[in-house]
Amino acid sequence: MPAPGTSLRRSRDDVADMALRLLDEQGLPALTMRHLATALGVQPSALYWHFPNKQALLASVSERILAPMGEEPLGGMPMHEAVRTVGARMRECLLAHRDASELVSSSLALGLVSSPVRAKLLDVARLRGVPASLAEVAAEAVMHFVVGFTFHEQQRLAAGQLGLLEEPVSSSVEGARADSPGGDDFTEALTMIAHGLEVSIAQYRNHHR
Amino acid sequence: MPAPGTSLRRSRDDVADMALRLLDEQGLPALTMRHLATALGVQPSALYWHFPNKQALLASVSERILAPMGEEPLGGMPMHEAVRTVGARMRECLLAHRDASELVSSSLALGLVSSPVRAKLLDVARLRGVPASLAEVAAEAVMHFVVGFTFHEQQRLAAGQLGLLEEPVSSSVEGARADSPGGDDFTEALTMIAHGLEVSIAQYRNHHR
DNA sequence: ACCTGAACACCGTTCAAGT
DNA sequence: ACCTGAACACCGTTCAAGT
Repeated sequence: MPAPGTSLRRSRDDVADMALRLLDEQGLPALTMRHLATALGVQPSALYWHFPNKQALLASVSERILAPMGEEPLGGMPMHEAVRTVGARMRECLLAHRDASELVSSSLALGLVSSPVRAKLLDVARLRGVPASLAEVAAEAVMHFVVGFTFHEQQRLAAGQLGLLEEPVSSSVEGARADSPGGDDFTEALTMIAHGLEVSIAQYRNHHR
Repeated sequence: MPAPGTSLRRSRDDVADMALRLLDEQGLPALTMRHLATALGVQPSALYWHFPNKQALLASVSERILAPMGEEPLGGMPMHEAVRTVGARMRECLLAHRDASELVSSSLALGLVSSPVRAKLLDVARLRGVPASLAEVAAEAVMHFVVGFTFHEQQRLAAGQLGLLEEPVSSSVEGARADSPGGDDFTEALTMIAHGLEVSIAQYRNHHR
């Protein structure tokens, strides 16, 4: 349990930081306004000066979780490779924090956070002369697949941590590489979507030549 | 508001039926054990004789929502057509009930309900000599995409019903056909996944000839 | 077998009032 | 500008006891 906040007043960022810490240490069900207030050494009502409601707080935690997506250098990557890279990177972001995919899934559905996959794929598409509409469709397929798959995956992790399974649970991102169950399925599904995008691009070019 | 239950004792099915009705009429946030009990003319604690907890209740509602998937005749459909058909059908199931995708999304993630897409696609794959592993991967991509996309879509519907948008909101399944925003993106993304599956099948056959 | 009554241990949010 | 105190209107779940 985190120690109560040390000093007098805290910023919006302090609140979001502590929320992410609470998420990592105790999971989404424990991320309540009341627990968060206690962890900050403050009354629950104080949080409503910094955020209008809990969903807004959760959205700002979602943004922190997805922030590393912004640093990914996609350069002049071919489209199909960009699809796989950006999908894998998003999965890493989600697996890096407990219950992150459930949280991000709802922030995305509520439209309180914008898709980092979309921005990335649109960039690459522009550089390579691929129609934006195709990139948008691929981005939607990739994003929903990654979030849904990882949600399911993270749920299994949580069940394992509760002692229902005996496999060693690696909580770090390393688990996302090879040994995690379903890891291969994840990569293969992403490859499938990448293939599908290439076919759509080819069809588009044939039709507009 | 539904009238209190008429007679003496109710079955597990009665409870699930009323829960689905409550979901349709008032949405997921109003589907509480206490509201449900009131609608049935019963004390909240009575529900725990029929279901061990709320998640189990919600899982059984999810099964009802997905039940129409079982009736879809896929016959000797080619694989890529099966992907599109089963995806579109699942979306119809989800759009047929208020907040259904959010509910089903969590039941699926918790592993309390099995993917209807998986069973369907494995059937078709067997009939057409497509390796089951490829069908499984495609099923995962399709299912997560459909649930995620429809979740997002249904959230927009809910926002529209709350008066934030001015477009006419068709709550029936008709809206899923053509006029709903994003309907084209949905079909195109499914087509993309179908294409990708065909490429993977071709590669597999090349490699194993 | 099916349900009541009463309690336990919580939630998010609002708002006047303080400093 | 930032927070307290106190309240409002809720939750899911348990469990002895009733019929």
